[in-house]
Amino acid sequence: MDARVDAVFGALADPSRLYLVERLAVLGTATPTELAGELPITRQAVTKHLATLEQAGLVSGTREGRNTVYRPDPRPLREAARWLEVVGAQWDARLAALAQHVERRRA
Amino acid sequence: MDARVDAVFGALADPSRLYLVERLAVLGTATPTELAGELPITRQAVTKHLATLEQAGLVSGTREGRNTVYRPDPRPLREAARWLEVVGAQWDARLAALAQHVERRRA
DNA sequence: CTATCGTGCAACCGTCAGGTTGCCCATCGT
DNA sequence: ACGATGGGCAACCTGACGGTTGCACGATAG
Repeated sequence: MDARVDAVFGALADPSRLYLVERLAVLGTATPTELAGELPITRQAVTKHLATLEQAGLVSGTREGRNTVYRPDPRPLREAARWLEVVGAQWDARLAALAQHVERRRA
Repeated sequence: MDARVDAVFGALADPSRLYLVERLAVLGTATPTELAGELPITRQAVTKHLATLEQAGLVSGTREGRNTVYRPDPRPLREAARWLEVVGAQWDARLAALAQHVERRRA
């Protein structure tokens, strides 16, 4: 699987970042100062979080005039979701196999 | 959304833990020392990681004789996957709406 | 032109998480 | 009964992370 997956999970591990992600899902587009206004933290902190999200490929920021506009990229999210599905399926299968094994030993 | 979702992401944020998760998908069941043998870290470190995973509900350990056997629980994984799908869909929709908006302004 | 607003950058601080070592307890094989 | 093996617990170290403050810079409004 892609090495980026754990980066995505890491990016999503922080509640502030999780909020930014959900907020961008609603706004579609936002600037650091905008987002900072909705959080109990500094604009700089928000900027750092956005940088982290950008490094994970979840978001991309472009300078427009004197603002920096951030917009989301859903693709890494999908990748991570698929990873989760795959591992979850493996777990299910493995547990089923174990149960059957126990059954066989009981017979 | 469940408050546990970010706990799951947090648990999955570490590469060692990610390895443990993938490994449990294959083995179905394992003990700390077994797993520690496959990683460049101490058994204690593995134990800590397993505790973290257990607290996130991803894994459950039970003492059997002098071993502690850990087995996976796929349910929180599924929850997290669903969260990702939902947010991803929101992002898609929002981006589409923005594109349409730009189109409308161009007309 | 100047004041202001939105950013970026760098230094700094406190805390927590990953990891180690050392010790002690319980269990199993012999 | 006894030694080896698997685990838990606690203390400790270190680095990274979330957050802040201060400053400097480009773009914009008046």
